Amino acid sequence: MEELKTTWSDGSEDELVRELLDDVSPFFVLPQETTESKLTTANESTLNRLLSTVYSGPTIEDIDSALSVTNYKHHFQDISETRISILEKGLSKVENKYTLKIKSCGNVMADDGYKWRKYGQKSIKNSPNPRSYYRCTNPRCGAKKQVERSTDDPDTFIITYEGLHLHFAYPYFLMGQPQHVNPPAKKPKQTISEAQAQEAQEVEESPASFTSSPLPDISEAQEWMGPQGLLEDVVPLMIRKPSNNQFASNSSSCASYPSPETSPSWSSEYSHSCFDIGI
DNA sequence: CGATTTTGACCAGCGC
DNA sequence: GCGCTGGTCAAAATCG
Repeated sequence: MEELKTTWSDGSEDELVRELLDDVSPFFVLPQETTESKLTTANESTLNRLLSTVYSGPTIEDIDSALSVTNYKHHFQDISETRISILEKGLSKVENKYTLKIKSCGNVMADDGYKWRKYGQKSIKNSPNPRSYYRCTNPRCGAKKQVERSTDDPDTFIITYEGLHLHFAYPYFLMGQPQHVNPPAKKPKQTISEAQAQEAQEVEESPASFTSSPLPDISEAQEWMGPQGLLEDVVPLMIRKPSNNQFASNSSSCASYPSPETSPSWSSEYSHSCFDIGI
């Protein structure tokens, strides 16, 4: 009876494709016209390519190569590179699960534009770090993910995506085509090219762009997601300590948190984040 | 007051 | 058959 919950493959693909075609999604916006224009030839080819990828199921190579793409040029390029640079290519696939290892300065947060609801947490044997279980709140998406911190390297997070929605990765499939070089119609709000002394920190400052970077019209995505939900999603990785010490400022490594007053227990207040470690 | 997290219990699969 | 482990559920707690 409960099995229908875990059947990603049956009708989910249709749903996914539908979502891919739905420019309402912050994540599956077509690379070019997101407002008035229809599909251009370029877009069609992109779409077809994407659809075929979806239907056939992305392979490790697809994702890996997608994550490696750096020729996508627009004002968010630097961010894309930043993002890519922090991916340590620890990508692996087991059945329908994709495990990604991400290295950060100990404080990685990224918003993939979707909301994740935490539904469980378990302590892992031989590991001081618990594992958090999240489920996509999008009713059209049965994706799940697990987030845990590497035992060896506390700065490395292991995120396991399950289900068809590799939220963070799909947009990169669109990057394969360097033709989508939309001139920045909007002023690049993030011209932090060299200021990124610390990549990871860069990421945490722009969690959403982390994933939406490949999207030309980020403002639209933001609009969809809400004005500032992005920064707010930058939930610092810290040990959840009740009132006592609201911010584990001890996590010195990266200390550029948005609003200290947000809440003493924000680490898991919202599951918006893509890489929030529920501890 | 509604939404979301927390957290222990429960269940199923697996190895011994 | 038993115990262990991972995954999920659901009631209670918490926050905005």
